[in-house]
Amino acid sequence: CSEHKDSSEKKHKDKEKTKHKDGSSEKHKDKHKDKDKEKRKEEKVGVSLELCFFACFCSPPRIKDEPDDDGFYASPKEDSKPLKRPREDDDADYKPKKIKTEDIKKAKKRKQEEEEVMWEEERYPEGIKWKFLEHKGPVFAPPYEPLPENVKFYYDGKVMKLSTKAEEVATFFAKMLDHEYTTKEIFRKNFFKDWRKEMTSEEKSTITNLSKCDFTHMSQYFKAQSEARKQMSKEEKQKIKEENERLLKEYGYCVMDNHKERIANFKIEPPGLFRGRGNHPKMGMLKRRIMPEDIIINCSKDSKIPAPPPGHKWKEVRHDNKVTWLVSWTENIQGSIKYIMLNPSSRIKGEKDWQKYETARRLKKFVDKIRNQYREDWKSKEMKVRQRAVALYFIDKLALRAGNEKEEGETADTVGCCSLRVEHIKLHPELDGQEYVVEFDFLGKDSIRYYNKVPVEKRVFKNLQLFMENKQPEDDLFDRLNTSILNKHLQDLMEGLTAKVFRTYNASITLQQQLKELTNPDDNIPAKILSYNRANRAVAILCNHQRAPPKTFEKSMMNLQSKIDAKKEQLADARRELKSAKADAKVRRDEKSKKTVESKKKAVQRIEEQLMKLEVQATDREENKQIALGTSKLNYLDPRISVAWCKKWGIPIEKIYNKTQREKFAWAIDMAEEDYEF
DNA sequence: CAAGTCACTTAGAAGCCGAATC
DNA sequence: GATTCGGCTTCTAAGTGACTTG
Repeated sequence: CSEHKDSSEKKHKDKEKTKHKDGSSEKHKDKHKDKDKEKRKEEKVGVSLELCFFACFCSPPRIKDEPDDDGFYASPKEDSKPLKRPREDDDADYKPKKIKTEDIKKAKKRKQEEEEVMWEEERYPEGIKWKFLEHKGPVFAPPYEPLPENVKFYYDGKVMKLSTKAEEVATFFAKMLDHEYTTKEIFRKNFFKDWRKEMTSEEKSTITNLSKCDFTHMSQYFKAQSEARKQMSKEEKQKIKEENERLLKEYGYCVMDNHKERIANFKIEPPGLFRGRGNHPKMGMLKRRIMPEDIIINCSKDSKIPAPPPGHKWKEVRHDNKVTWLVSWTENIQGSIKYIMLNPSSRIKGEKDWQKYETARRLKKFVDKIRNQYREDWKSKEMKVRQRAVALYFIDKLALRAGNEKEEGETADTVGCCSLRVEHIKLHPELDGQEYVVEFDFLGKDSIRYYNKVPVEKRVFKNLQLFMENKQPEDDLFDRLNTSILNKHLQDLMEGLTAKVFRTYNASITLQQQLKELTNPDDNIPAKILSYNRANRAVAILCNHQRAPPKTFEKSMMNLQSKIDAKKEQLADARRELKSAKADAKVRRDEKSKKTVESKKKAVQRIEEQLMKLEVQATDREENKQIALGTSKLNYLDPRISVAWCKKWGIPIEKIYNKTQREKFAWAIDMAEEDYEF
């Protein structure tokens, strides 16, 4: 543990160094040859300090000064105080003299710009993600428990006892019997093929037709089981809860450098049937059980290396501090690698998140130039350049995803911008009174449908016609383009720029602009929150974040409506009472009746407020029917915009972010002031 | 430069749980 | 006390994009 302390002291020395670097920035004055480079350097200096600031702020749960139960040591005292941010005058030397004449607004803006950062230089040298990493390894899925004797499986109407392996796979199917999946041809075919692989040779020769398999008894058994779980006594439930907490405490955390950090997914995915989204060619395939022998452990050389379960070995233990994962294994459906990584509240995720928004903010400065550029490129002599420019226009205007190529037959047929095919768009020279309308209809990520009719500029329209000439519906729309070409181009336009940055940028800028537009200073808090949700919704619509309308939607809407009706009646009653109290007071003219009037007045007001709140809620819910706000909130909206908005209007942050979200955005909550501008 | 590998972010659905309601 | 409902958490699939290899 003393080593932890050592390394953290080193860290502090590093911080000192950075400060010195900052102090020596006068040098820049003399070098005016390469302005861009110089500017980058300035920004780099800013980074390290900001990052330290960040690291100090954003890593709950913090380690206390005393070693805790787990023997984790705290970081030294100094670490627990945030480093001061660089003051403006620290680098005033190389600012042009003009600065004095600038008005305060400009100065403020400049200050914000200075806080922006270049990211190639991190707290650690080139690509190093941590210095110390210790964890307990993953938690494996519980072993299979064979069914009790009385739970039967029937084949062709006759009882059949399955071998344990075959039975396990059968239960996976039985558990999904109510799901639409099990009616799908591909699912059944894939399942049956993989199931047969697990059978003994006798089973294989008997069970030749899935339709003759009867899983209903098994299915009923599982339903009864889950029912029984619900009916458990408080004590039993408590016991399970405690066991889960123990597991979390033991395996749910790791130490990365000087912080104890929450792990996101410390449990290994249990075996089961693969559930792809949309029309997935591999749905129903058997996801095999992961064993310690499949597992690669990643941790520090000098940490306590997690022990594999008794009688087992890890596939490999490595010490790669250029990556952030703790555990990995290769999954058998797509052959891709799965990882165990840290929670979004961790330093390493938070920093990255912050970095993402800083890149998007940098795009703000370049975006006008880039837009002019692609407009020019629509006229280019080169087909490749035109396609690139039109694709970029879509990515920018419609917030489409980049659209990497995918291997045919391995995944559901979905596309993004660069992989759009001719069949995915229709061109309307005129539609509903608008000129040059492009009708998009395709399946995007997760097989979510993107449907949109967009009027575009004439040049774009003409280009699209050109791109579609002599092509079949299944041909690529942008046949000279892929994401790699596009991203290379973007990289030239701005360092760190890729297609996905446009989504982040447009989402965040839309939120900021919508908040400005929709917030009415005179509104009360619930109404302001409605405005926030509407701004959020505008972004979700832009990014096409949809959800299946909840099954209970209609019902819950009706419930809410009846609540509103009841409240309205209550209000009418209260108003009547107020009226009669007023009349009464007019006649009697005594103190007591005056007081009654006052209290009735208050009651009316209170009910009015409650009614309004309910009505707002109803509007909000109705508008949210098929739109999911969560994804944009979590992944696209610079949290500092929301924090600033809350501060500006005195809205408690809890109304916008729940506990988990506050943990994830701790850095932003600490950092952003009321006047933050994206 | 095409294909493959790897790391990491983004995504909606399912499951769970506690508060509200009957 | 039982049931319902909605929000939060968990789960893991499905993307992006950097990098490597042939």
